[in-house]
Amino acid sequence: MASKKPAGKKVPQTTVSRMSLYYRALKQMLGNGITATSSAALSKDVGFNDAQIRKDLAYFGQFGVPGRGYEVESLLEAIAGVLGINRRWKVALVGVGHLGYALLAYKGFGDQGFDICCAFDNDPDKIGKTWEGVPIHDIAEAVDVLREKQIELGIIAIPEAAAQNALDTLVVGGVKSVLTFAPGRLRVPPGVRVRRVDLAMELEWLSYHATSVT
Amino acid sequence: MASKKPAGKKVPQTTVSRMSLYYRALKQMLGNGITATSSAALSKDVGFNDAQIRKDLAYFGQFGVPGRGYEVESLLEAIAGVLGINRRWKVALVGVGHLGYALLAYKGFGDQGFDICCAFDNDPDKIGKTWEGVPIHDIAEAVDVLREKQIELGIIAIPEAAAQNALDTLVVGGVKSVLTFAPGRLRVPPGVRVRRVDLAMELEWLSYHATSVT
DNA sequence: TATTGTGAAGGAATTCACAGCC
DNA sequence: GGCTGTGAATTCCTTCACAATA
Repeated sequence: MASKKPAGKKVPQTTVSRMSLYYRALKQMLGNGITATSSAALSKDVGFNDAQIRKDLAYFGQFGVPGRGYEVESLLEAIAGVLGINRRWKVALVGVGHLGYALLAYKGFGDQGFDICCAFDNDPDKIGKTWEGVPIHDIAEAVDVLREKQIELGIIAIPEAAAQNALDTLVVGGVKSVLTFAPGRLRVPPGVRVRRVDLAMELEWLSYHATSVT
Repeated sequence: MASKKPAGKKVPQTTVSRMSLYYRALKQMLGNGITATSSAALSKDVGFNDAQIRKDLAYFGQFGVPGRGYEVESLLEAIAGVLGINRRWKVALVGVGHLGYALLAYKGFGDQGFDICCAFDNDPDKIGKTWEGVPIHDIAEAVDVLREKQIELGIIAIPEAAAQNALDTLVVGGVKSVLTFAPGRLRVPPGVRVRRVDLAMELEWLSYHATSVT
């Protein structure tokens, strides 16, 4: 449960995302029967500088052997421990519109240890139903359900106007980490972490680069 | 069509995403009848340092008046020009699974000037149908359709295994900017830009932070 | 020989601070 | 007085380069 940081330096924002990529690359190696690797080999797979990879890993411990490299399986476990995916997480979904339903139906989350175990909506036609094995509750009952089921992570997939309410509800229910797809800024209480995915922004990034033909 | 860069310095990676946020904040101001603003006021809305905002804008021109600030409407237009959203873009969607359907159904894209005007899949049950007003073609015919309709942007919403093929097909069809939801690394031809959104990675970011209780 | 872990160097992005303009 | 635009200072991140280790 405890993280493996040896009281080291501050971990850069960017390092965590790269750790996810190392994890994938290593898992694929393991699937291919490769048992040993090196920062140079990983570098080829993920596209970052090899020193970058060594430095990222070093924030969390010493996992390699000088002259030999890394043992794939043990490094995988180490990274899983760092990312907190060597366990299962209970996730609540707020909003079962098209996007919410896509998230419900996406099997990949379960494979990674994320169990969407309840959903909330305000549409009477959906409340009480069970979709993809997940019960849909009235958003008005969310706090009780969240507390009872001890939900730890939340996903917000509703329009911007209702997103702040959804976040506040999740927080009251004990959720401290939230992924949101709603655009717009949220007031985030202290101790709570919100990660935003903004699809329109990503498209705008594309149109910017397509416009200024570099 | 031409971008408004006055042959200035290199634009930081991060600036473009922030421009999208400025755009939203300004649009909201305009909706509220606010006609003038300042970097300090914008700073309150978007949460970045005011100097940051001025510097971001300065990469693309001089839009403000010292002592007075910015005129909301003209700044909006300027940013729209920079981002390339003062026009409409034709977008192709590859993969009409749950996520693809959610993207088809999302009205927000149209509002921002992005028209998903064709979709591709390999499921015979879907090919030939029209969903949300968008015709679904056989992925095998994609190159012809892309060229004929002069599609400029692509969205990939299919599993990892088929993503590379999808990208290659889009590129042959003339698409140079692609947003992908498939995890895993893609071989990207020169001159093509790929932006990746990785939902599992975002959840892992949450679990990391929920684990190492800062 | 091969490779890690890391201090030092280099580069990129952010913030400071202020001259100049309204 | 208020605010922009921008050089300078600072902070943050990446890459280099090498001593240490197997």
